Amino acid sequence: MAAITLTPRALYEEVAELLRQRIFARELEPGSWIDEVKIAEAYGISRTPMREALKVLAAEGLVTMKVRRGAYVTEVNEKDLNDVYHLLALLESDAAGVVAERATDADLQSLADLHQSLEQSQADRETFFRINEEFHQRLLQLADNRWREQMVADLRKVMKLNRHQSLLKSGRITESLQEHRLLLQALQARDPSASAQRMREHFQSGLEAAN
Amino acid sequence: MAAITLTPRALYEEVAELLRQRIFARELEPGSWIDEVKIAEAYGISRTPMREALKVLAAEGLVTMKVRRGAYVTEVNEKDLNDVYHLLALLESDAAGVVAERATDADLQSLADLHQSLEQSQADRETFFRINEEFHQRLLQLADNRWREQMVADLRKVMKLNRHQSLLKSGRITESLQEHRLLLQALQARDPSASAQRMREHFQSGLEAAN
DNA sequence: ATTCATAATTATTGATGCATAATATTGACT
DNA sequence: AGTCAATATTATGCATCAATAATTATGAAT
Repeated sequence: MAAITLTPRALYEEVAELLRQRIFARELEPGSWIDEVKIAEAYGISRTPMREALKVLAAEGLVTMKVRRGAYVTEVNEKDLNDVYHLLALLESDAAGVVAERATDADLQSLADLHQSLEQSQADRETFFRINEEFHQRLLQLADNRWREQMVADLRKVMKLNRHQSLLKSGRITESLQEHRLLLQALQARDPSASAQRMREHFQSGLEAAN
Repeated sequence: MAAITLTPRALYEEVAELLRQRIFARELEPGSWIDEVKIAEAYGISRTPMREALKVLAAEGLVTMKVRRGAYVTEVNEKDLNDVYHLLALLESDAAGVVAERATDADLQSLADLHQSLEQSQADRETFFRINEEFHQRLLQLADNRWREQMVADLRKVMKLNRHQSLLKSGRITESLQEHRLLLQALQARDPSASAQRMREHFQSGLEAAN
């Protein structure tokens, strides 16, 4: 019985996702040109969905398109990373403030639950990273602004272009947990400006740890 | 002698811009499906650049793509507009703070010059709107964060999807000028938090005027 | 020998054709 | 008469083909 290949996403979306993975894995390096024909052939597809995928990635900022030259993986320098990080801090801090204002008790509880999982996952770095992402993601969802969610998602992708993008260095797990605890307290106290401030501090220490 | 049609932008970029104009002019109404073939034929082009243009607009949030159904002009409800406006206020306020910190005297002077033009253009609403846009644009440029500039540009496009998007209602010109004056003073005083605060207030009164 | 110009090659951009999925229409059955 | 099913139509998505621009290589002239 053959597996039915239902088409949840269009092919160009699939290709875009594959390319994203390869870019994040540094298989396609920043600055290197993307050979439409070569990759399309490798995937066994035509160049049309390939080109449409590149347009999508260009919109996300992962690749840059030059007229009559094609697409290359976007190069981000130190300043770009700082700029992007600055915006992430700004957007997520504001999100924290909004959540402190508007979240229901159940919403805050779901964040507390995620934090609890985080506390218990210290041993396994991989798990820690994953749940940490989930925590931030959940907070954004609670802030309930789809445009912000989209922007943060795009900015995070750009951050991943860099080799040293780990928002959390190995030794930072303990401090990070403490910062999350403080943030959670501020949220539960329904203190918007304190919540935003805690999130700003969280990002600030993340930046310092990266240097 | 025939005019040389040099190709500064690719065709799909041209088409994207044309579609943008038609969307902003409400010639293509929110919620209405975009007929690839019809529009491509009307422009005398093939469907390929048309489809690529739609991908670009989708990334900007102007159109929404449904698999196997095509693209329709994004519908923005009241909440969407509030959400987008909130983010614009956040990003531009932060930009004002950054400018207060880092701009050179010459930079601030260029803003002051623009403000001066603004003061003198009260009579002509069209001119006022244009220079006002320029002022905000200039401030963003001075904040020197290309990712923010991109995001603000996209958000502004979404705002333009709505009929009542005028950030400045007719009667608001006087108040708006006063708010700009206060902002400029805070910038010249090199006071980041005050500058950000003035910009927040500027957006806040813009929102109130819209209701 | 070096530089400029011309030609050839290569890759992107745009057009067209085909397959498929979704919707609409028509007909039959309850 | 209304509802459901089957068929036809239409539009999207993908593949292939042609044209064009840019780059590189080769050759000639200074």
